[in-house]
Amino acid sequence: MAVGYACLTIGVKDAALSRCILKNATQDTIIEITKQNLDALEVMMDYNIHHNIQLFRISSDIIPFGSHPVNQVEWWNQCKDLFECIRKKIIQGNIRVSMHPGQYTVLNSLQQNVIENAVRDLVYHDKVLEALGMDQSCKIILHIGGVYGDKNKAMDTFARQYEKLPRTIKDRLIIENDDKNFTISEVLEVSKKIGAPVVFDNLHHAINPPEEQRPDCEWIKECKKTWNSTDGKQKIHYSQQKENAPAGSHSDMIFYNDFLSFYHRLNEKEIDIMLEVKDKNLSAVKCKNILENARVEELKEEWSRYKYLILSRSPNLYTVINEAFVKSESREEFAPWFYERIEQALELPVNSKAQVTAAECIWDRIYDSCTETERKRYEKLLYSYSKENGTLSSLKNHLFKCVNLRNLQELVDSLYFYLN
DNA sequence: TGACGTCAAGATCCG
DNA sequence: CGGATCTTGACGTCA
Repeated sequence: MAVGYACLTIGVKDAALSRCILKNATQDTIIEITKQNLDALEVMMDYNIHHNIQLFRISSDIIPFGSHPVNQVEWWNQCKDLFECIRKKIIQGNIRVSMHPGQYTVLNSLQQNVIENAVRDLVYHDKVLEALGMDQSCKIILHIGGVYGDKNKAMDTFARQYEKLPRTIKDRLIIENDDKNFTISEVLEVSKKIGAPVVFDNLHHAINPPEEQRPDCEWIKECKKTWNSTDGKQKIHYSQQKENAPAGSHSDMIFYNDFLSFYHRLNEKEIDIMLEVKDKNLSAVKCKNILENARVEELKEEWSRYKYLILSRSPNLYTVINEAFVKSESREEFAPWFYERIEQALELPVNSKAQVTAAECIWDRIYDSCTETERKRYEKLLYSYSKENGTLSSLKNHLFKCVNLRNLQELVDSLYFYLN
């Protein structure tokens, strides 16, 4: 079983993706951004290796305008070495990668040019996985598409278009239930026709359930039948509804309790779970640490990333957690205890007093070596934030700049600077 | 015609 | 002028 995350790695230096708009998409710009993004992907893989994350979705934005005619770059040739380097890391970390064209890639469209674009997009996604030397178990996930007033006809159209695809793409393509149109039961029906494996998405399913009511784990069992040995382990998507947001909005973080009960209800543990969540890698590492019952020692690094963020939310919880690490507490179930408190702190409303405490604490680390200008700016920003006419982000930005100039490693990597 | 989703780039504003 | 904040882009469907 692997838990994974999609596209972006939060809180890691040099892991950000770049892009450009169509107007600026010259061949030179495209190749430059491509190289930058492959470098970033390599950094993400380093992170995945280090945290033992074995499931990862590569962003469709990895190649700018990857399936657009404006991109005439033979990136798979020009960046061979970079791809090879990333491939080695994927192998080293035993990572299963995938890709997922978005809601705008519609294979069953009524418009021929939309279909052509969709096919081009699938070719592009396959080409990325091909350039990385990945086998058939590294999948491309697609939704069925539009309904156009007649669901059965739309499903047939999808099947017909699927059949026309090149073999290599068919071997990678898997299909997923969506939140508006095609329920899990309908996607299974399509799968019967075309033979593509089915991905169960729990949140889409909750919003857009089929008439036949069965527990999630039974639908998952049903989906498993669509996976054969060359497809690799069955994959599912897991996400949680964000409170007080439109149906289908992904939560800021995965609350581990609900995740655990979902996990324990699964009949089949030989399964890969892709989390879809705002905080990406952070929730993936959390769920993994909890499933593996990580001990105090193993969570020290996690704590050093979270500590200033938690301090900025709740000095109380900060102290409670910090004590446990100082004393190297060997309590049973340490990981759930730890993350429960992290979740609690992150759920609290913004507390400007705590924010000031954390800022002062970070400034203490800079103070000895600060310039006059840095100090004045810090004092001004802190003062105006505490007087409610300055923003927290400008204060944090200034601190982040100071911290980076000095290469204060623990602070450079602190989630304090990456989450609000 | 605009909402949907994504998130960095681009544009504009501010001191 | 640098930095902060708001808006745009690129895709297709559907109300």
